[in-house]
Amino acid sequence: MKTIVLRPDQPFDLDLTLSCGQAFRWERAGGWWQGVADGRAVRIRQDGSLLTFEGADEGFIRDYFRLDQDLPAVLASIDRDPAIGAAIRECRGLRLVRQDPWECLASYLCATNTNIPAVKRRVALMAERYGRAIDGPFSGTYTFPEPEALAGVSRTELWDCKLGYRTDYVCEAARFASEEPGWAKRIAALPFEEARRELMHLRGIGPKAADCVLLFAFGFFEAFPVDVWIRRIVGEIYLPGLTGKGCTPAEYERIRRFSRDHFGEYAGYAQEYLYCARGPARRAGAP
DNA sequence: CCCCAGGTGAATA
DNA sequence: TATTCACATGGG
Repeated sequence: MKTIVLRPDQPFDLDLTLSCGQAFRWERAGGWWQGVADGRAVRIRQDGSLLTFEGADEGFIRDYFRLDQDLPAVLASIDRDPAIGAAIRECRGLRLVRQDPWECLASYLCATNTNIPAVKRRVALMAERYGRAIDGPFSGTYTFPEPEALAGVSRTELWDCKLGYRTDYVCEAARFASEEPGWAKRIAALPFEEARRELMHLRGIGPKAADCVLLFAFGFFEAFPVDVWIRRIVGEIYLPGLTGKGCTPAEYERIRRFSRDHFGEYAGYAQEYLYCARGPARRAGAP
C-alpha cells in the first residue's frame, strides 16, 4: 500500500474526478475506487490530503490524475463569469485524468446516443472477453483490448458486447489503429484543429466524440465537447438564442467557438466543471 | 407504447 | 448547405 500526501495549495477531489463521467472503467467499492488504467488494476482512496493506493506506483498516479498540473491556475484562467465561478466553487478539486488514446477512442465510439451506464457495460464486456487478465489488488480485472485484439474479433462477437449499430465503427477503428501503431503520437503532434479533423475521418467519430478524445486522452484542453447537457447549460446561461433541440453542425460550431473564446485555452476544464456542477451525475445522487 | 440517453452517417431537397 | 431520419439498447 502506497501513499501520496497532497500539497495544500493543489486541490484534488478523487470522488468528483472519477464520478463525473470522463472515464468508464472505475467503480466505487466501499470507501475505495477500483479501476483499470493503462493496464494496471488500481485501488485508491482519499482521506483529506492523503491518497492511499495500490496497483501502481506514485509516478503513475501523479501522471494519470495530473496531480502536478497547477489546478488553481487553470481554474483562475477559466473563471470568467458568475456561473462558471459557482461551478468552480462547487467542484473544486475535479481534475481531468490522462486516458489512454486507444481506449478513449473506442469508449467514445460506444458513447453515441446512449447513456453512461450502457457505455460502461460495453467497455467492460469488451475488456473481459478480449482483454488480458491482470493480477492486482482485486479480482476479475482485464485490460482494455489492444487494437490488434479487437481487429481480430468478428462482427458477430463484437455485436454481442452490446455495441449495437456501433459495432462496425469499432471494427474499423481497431483496424485503423492496428495498421498504424504510431497513430496516437502522430495525432498528438498535430495542431488542435488538424488533430480534430484527423479523428473525424473515422466513421462514428463526429465533433463530440473527437473533442472528448482530444480532451481526455490527448490533453488538448481547449477542446469543448458539446453533449446534450452542455448544450442545455450553455443555451440557458450564455447563448439564450439557441434553437433548443437538435444540435446541428452549425450550432455545435457556434457553441464550441463561443466557449473557446469565453473560457480561454482551458475551455475543456470549464466544460467538465459545468457538466459536473449541473449535470446528471450530481442530480442522480452524489452527496 | 412512448421518450430519452455524453451523436453520427446517409439520404434528401 | 440545411433538414430529416434511422440506428441498437436499456431504463423510466
